[in-house]
Amino acid sequence: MSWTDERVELLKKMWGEGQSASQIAKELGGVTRNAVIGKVHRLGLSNRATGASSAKAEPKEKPAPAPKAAAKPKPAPKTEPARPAPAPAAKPAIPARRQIIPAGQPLPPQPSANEISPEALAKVNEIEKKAKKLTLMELTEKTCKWPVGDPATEDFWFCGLPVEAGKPYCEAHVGVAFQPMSSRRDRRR
DNA sequence: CCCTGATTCGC
DNA sequence: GCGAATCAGG
Repeated sequence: MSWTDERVELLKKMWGEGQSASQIAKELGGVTRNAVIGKVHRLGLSNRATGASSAKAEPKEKPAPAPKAAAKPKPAPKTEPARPAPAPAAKPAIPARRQIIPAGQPLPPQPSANEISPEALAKVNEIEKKAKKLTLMELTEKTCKWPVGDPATEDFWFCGLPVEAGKPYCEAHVGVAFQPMSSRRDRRR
């Protein structure tokens, strides 16, 4: 496998989306995460997009406007047919299954966003925007199983972000899920 | 042990 | 340029 234009493009896209190297490698196929990381470095896009927080005091400022006006229709015949079967992602094509969730099902954890670290909450709200919004069937041992929304509505999904090694939730949700049992000190009768 | 990215270095 | 091996974490 060589780094064709398309593959590099996908690499950039996914890396930009915050996908992990292994995920990207898996998606691309034919490469290992090491290859992906190596390529990422060679492409010079090692650091990820830091939208809000984490303002690193970088001594080196890279304004690099990169006035790339190079549009490439690229009719160029590839030296290699690349892959005859693109099939970027074989999605399970879920049959339009209707909401079967009646209602009023016990909403999991969903701690009464109340006594939780304001920071943790803010963080959750942050990452929930980036959530994969997975359905129940799409959850794996590696996806955050934090439920969002009302199960009785279409607005229900699971976080789906990469879990914190070993735990059922992503880092942010672990933060609100596993409170150091306190806040509600048992009232000393 | 699972995972992550970073770096090195022979190819 | 490439990526396996290795390193350094979480």
